[in-house]
Amino acid sequence: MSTRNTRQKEIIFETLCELRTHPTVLELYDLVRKKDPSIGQATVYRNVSKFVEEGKVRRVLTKDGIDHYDGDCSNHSHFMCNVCHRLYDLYDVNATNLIQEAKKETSFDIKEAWVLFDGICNQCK
Amino acid sequence: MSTRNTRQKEIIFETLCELRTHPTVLELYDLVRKKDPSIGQATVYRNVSKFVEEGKVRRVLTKDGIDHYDGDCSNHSHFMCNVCHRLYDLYDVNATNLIQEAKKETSFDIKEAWVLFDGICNQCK
DNA sequence: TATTAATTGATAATTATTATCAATAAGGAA
DNA sequence: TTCCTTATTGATAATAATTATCAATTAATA
Repeated sequence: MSTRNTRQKEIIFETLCELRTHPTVLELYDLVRKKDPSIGQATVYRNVSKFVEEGKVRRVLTKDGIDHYDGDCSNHSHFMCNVCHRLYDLYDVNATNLIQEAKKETSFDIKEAWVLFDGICNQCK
Repeated sequence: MSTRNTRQKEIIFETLCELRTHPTVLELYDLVRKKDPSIGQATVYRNVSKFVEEGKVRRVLTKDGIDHYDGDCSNHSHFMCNVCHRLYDLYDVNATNLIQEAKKETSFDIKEAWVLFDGICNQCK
């Protein structure tokens, strides 16, 4: 008996996957609370990290130093607007070629590439 | 009289530029102290951020959520080992092509691309 | 149904970073 | 050189994201 299914896990995962906004844990916590106010924020932190370990969820690195999460694990990149700080998906930009380049240059075991674009989005310019 | 040259700025910048290790602010602070124990850590934080704004220093995003800094602003990428957490330079991998791709896909004003590879380095495998 | 240990919720602890503010000192003017 | 203005500094408090702790709860199995 290594892992158990709980109501909390289900709600947290479902809530994240419904979104296209790549929330932080605290933003996700606010949404989760609306469905079930008894869920604590430590539980959201714990489970989101667990989902990332399990490969069910992607962690998105941003310049603001706060982790954001993406329920869509497909191979795509992200753009963060420097004005509104919204995160956008760039589905047709992936880092596969870049990883090949990096593997050519080093003999490290390269696992993955983290890519973030920044600038100004259409709504803000 | 907008900006002033201080002994502190000089020591902090010089110390960072001597390194190839991409330290965090606190790691840099430890080295700076050895040269001048009177320098406070808030001063290191302040100046390193100022250097980034001025384009004299690069901020390196990593998965550990702590900012690292690189005195070398040339167009290159970084690799972080998941075991020893050391950062390495990948001089021949740059994101110029990736930015072109991203510009083709969106009409955002894309300023730059942040790229980090991870995996296991030679010393750790 | 009883049992066991994974999970939870509340909260304290940790830690990177920023804000505050009085004291200091850079650098232009007299 | 000396004076003045104000950018900068050092010390410290405040902030905020994340992790650790621990007793209470509860999923899943026997």
